[in-house]
Amino acid sequence: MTVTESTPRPDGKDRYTISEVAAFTGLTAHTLRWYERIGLMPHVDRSHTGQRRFTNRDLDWLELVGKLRLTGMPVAGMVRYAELVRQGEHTFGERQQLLQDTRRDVRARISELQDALSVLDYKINYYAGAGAAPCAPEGATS
Amino acid sequence: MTVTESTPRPDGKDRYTISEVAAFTGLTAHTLRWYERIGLMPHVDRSHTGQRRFTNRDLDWLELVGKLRLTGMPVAGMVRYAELVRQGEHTFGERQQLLQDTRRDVRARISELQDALSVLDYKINYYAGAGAAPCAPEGATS
DNA sequence: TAGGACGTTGGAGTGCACTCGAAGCAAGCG
DNA sequence: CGCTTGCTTCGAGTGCACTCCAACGTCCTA
Repeated sequence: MTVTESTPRPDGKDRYTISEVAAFTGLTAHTLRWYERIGLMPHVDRSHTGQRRFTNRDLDWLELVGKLRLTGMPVAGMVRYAELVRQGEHTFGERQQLLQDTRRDVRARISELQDALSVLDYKINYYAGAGAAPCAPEGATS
Repeated sequence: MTVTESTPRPDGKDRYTISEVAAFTGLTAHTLRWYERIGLMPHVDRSHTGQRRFTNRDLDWLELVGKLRLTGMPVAGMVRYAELVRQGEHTFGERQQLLQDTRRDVRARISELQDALSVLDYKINYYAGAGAAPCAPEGATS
């Protein structure tokens, strides 16, 4: 369902059908086409009959996109990044900035989660040692 | 916009209007009413004219809900937890289980984020030392 | 007692990120 | 040749978590 797992890049191959890519990435074919429509893919090659032929480069890109997606970066942000990549090397600074902003967000998110985790631990402990406390303080009982 | 900040519980007060609670929690009045509708609040008291009067207990509950929300727990899960609380002490075990499941998810999420963070760091470093690399390996240039 | 801020309800609308359906080509196989 | 499988496009639908609206009632201060 979710992506998470690696890309068992099969062999010396470099042209993949959409369903192969779907299998590798865990994304659906629909989603891959949608990514392309919204400008999140760097122009996918086509066969003589117009079918998509993804390359290892595309697979790498999708792996990165997967990571960015895991950070919670909105799709619009990833599209922005893709645009910068398309525009060439002179956007290195801007790309770096975008990634740094994302890093800041991720760091903040991690500490939020760690904070929440400690509340969770506290309550789990409470329930572990409970069952006989008649009038526990507020909040602790919830 | 987002909640994040503490609840400057003003004084010996124990009856708050919806807008006071909104100010304390960072939630909107709309959202507070919605929480009540969907069963995420433990029956809020009313004034003689039918207006909501929240107590410190409600504020505590909302603080917990805020934490659970930060974990990414879906609203349905929080509603489930609220139901268990309403049902009394015999649901302690189930509540603990639910919290433990959530903790597992949060831990997993944290390591996902840390993983993504290292990719981010890698790329940021790349851009930091770049600008002159003509043909960097795939993926590194994205 | 008048004005304005704040409260109530039910239900509809929003934004995001997919997710799916329908209709129609194209390739490969027995 | 017919069949299956897979591809194409466009556009509509889904699920989540709000978010807002309209119409109206209430509270407080001058």
